[in-house]
Amino acid sequence: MEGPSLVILKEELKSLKGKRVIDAAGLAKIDMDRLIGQKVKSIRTWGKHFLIEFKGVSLRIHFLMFGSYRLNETKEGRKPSLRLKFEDGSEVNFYTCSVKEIESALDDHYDWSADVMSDQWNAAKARRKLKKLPDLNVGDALLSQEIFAGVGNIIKNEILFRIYVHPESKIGHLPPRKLTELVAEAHNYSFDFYRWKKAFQLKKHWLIYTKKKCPRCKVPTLKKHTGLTKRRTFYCEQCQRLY
DNA sequence: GAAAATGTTATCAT
DNA sequence: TATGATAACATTTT
Repeated sequence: MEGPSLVILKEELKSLKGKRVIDAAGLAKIDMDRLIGQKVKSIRTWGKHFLIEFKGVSLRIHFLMFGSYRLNETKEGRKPSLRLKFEDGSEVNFYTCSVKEIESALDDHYDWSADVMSDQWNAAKARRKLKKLPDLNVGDALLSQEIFAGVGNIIKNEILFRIYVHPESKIGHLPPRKLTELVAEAHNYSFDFYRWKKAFQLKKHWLIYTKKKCPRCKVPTLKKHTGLTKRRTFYCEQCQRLY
């Protein structure tokens, strides 16, 4: 699940704010007891981290590839990683998630300016971080959560097509204007993703991801597992220039 | 029904 | 010890 999907989730679960936990359970190896009696102070996100803030502790929920959740219902025959029940009778279940406790204040723990979906997103800062990593592939750079928190593999593919850059280009080889474009699109496309996903029209708007043909020049696309993490990358050799 | 995938972290090898 | 590669995890879609 990528950053924009987490923001949608945050909106869906914002009703939990202010509610008091009466039961906490699940497969996650965290101290459930300390949550009981606690009120939800806030529901936040940082990149792909879904955050439930309590007094003195916050829960960091990561959905990885297969995570899911249910509000006021359960998934038949499955044990949640985390289940929270509230005093008004509502409950939320998170499945196949990584759940961790964060002891420190969230504002100390997270740099919100690195989150592409945050209103504190700082493009200039991202650009400065990239400048220090000239040997990095652009694809790997986009997947770096320290620089572009929230960007995932789909977003990576779409951004690179939008700016016509080959996924294996080196950051240091990009002309300054392209680097600026890269940073700008990380933010812009993430918001397009958010709007389309909310309208259930996300796939319809994919230009290159999973596509057989380039929508621009009609040449067959290439599919290759690229970069440090060997994630699948669709691209057009004609339109996306290797720098 | 096998294979692959919107991802990260732990562990192993060098 | 530090770095890099590989495995582990687990569910839905193709």
